Amino acid sequence: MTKSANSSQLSERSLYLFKALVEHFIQDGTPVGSRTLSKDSSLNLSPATVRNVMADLEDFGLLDSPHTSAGRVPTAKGYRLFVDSLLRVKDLNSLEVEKIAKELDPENDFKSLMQRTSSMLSDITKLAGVVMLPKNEKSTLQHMEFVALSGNRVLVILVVNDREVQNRIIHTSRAYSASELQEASNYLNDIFVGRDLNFVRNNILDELEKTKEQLSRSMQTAMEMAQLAFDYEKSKINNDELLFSGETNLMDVAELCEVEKLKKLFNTFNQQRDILHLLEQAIGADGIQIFIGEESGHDVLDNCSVVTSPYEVDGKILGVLGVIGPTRMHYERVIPIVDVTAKMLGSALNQNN
Amino acid sequence: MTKSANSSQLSERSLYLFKALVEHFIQDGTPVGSRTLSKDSSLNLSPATVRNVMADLEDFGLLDSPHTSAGRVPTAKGYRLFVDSLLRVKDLNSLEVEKIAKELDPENDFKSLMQRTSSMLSDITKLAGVVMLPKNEKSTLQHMEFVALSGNRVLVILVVNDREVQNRIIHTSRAYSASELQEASNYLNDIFVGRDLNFVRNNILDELEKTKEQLSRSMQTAMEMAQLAFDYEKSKINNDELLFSGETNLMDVAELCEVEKLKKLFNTFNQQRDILHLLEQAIGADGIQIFIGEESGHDVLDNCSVVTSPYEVDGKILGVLGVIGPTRMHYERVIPIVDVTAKMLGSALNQNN
DNA sequence: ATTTCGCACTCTATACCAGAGAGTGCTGAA
DNA sequence: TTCAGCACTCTCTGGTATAGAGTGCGAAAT
Repeated sequence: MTKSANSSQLSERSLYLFKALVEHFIQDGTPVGSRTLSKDSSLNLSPATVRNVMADLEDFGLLDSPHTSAGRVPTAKGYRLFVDSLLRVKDLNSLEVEKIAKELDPENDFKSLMQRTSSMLSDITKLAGVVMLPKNEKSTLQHMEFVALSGNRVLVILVVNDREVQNRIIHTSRAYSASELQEASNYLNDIFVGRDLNFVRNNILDELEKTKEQLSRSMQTAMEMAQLAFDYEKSKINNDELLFSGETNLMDVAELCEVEKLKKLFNTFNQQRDILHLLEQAIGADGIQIFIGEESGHDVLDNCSVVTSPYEVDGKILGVLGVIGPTRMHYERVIPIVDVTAKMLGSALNQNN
Repeated sequence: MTKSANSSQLSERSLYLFKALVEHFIQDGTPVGSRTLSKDSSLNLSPATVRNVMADLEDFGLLDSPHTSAGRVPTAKGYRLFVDSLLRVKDLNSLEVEKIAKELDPENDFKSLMQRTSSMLSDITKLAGVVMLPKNEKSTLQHMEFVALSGNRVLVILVVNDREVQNRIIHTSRAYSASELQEASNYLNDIFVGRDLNFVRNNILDELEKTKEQLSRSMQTAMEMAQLAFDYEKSKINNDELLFSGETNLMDVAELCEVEKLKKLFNTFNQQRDILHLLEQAIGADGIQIFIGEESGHDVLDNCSVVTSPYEVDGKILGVLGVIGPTRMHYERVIPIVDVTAKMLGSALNQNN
């Protein structure tokens, strides 16, 4: 059907008109006709000529018309060409940069820093923001602490990766005193601090087994603690890897105004799985990556684009953040926002490192 | 306009018909006409007679008709009469009770127990669930711990109320060693464990001032720690007191199918303020409390009812949970679900106490 | 006195039609 | 190559007619 979309086969003028059309459509949301385009393209072409060009562009698969008398709209392929080759991103003005910087105050603890990043993204773009929390494959245990609670319960606190705190409650076979727990944690900290959490999980029993003969009371305690704590760890499902915000902003965009579509989209957000999958593809990308409409491979995102960027500390990519909105979004604004945010989040994380 | 709605002024028969109408409407969602009602009310009355009764009920302000030829629907006042006097709640079958019990596994840590409660409520009712986290006016400090991080940062961990863990990162003027921090926390724990968090906040400086003359090095450390930790505490805004879930379920209910309404509703959820205010009214209620439509005083909830119940441990009310749905909901099912959930959450919380 | 029947009336929802408007594709002339 | 002209297509809007549901009321029946 469509010819191979090598944009070099298109004349300068065609591309110029195409760009004007996309910009016009992004602004208005209504299909753009030849008449309109001929007027505001400053090329002084008659509508008829414009029509010829548009017909070509349609043949290339860059444009589509909803019906015979409705003007043209860009296809996903069209948007792709637009963002890849035609778009000039705007620099953010210093006011905006400052606003972003202010929100990403590194004083905040880790989780709320991430949460703020997400809501800042949605606030500033008026779209939905999303932040993927760092995958903690390489979680290094930094500190381990036990606190006795009432009943035979013990609170386990794990400090991981120099910033993250995990805590869980375990039920023990008997009550332990504070000093017993203190000893146990000292013992375990000595052995395991600085090790990977997976390593700890896998080796904790062996390690304790090895020293069995010389089992002091405190080591017995330590053994029970560790076992329970990491049993729990194993069973824990971390289904909270994405932080969304501003979902309701999407209710304003005309393309998604049907309740059914919105519902599917919101459910997709809640399940996290599909979006997570998408963002994982972006984790390897060098900087901004954009998924346009059907490209994402997820039906619910048919009229949506996802603009993402990985964020990193010390050159190491920790995760991905981005913005979800209609394909018809102001890329020239959204792209630098996502870009700057990712960089600033990285340095904010670096500051408390 | 409407006569004083003392239901005793209504005949047995009128009430019976009213009840039938409400039940029918809750089932179908379409205004109920005299013809329909005469057929399935088993009273063997002609439509004409039913019409007379309905006219009376409308005079009492219990019914309303969207327009002349559309049958009747219950008003908020009508629903109020219905739930207060006419409704027979169904007992939950043991399967459902079991399902609830299973979800409220006390093994979970506090936050995820609450989260699960909320999503269980929405799952089982197919409406939106909400759980108010306990107001921690009386937060008793149970344990305090400092962990040195890289940079001049210290992780402060507060265990509060025997179940809750708060943590924050503070920036100190110099790096502290683990043993210094250990000493500092020992010192502070000795003084403040078992005290109210507000008390700690207010007295920490005085307390340390008093012992100034005998300031050992560890106390100096303790002083800096405590000051920073509780400065932070003061500035912290806790805007995360409600846990919602299943909001998307509301997108199916016909009464709310307009995107504009949904958006307002969702935004209200996100802001938390209004809903929090509403639930706070329910905190004093003895068991189930229901807000019907306009009664809530919040426009966004015009077509919604909120069914709530406080949950308590040891006779002390900790918070409120509930369900938000259309006024046209299956109260006879939702009420016992909320009721049982509140009780079970209470006992789940009690178990790890 | 209550219930019911019959009937005129009201309001909504649906389908259908006509006309206006927007935009196209094509042809032939500049 | 560009463009004016023109017939054509499709949507959108407003108007009208009609069917259907349900009401209210007066008069008859119980």
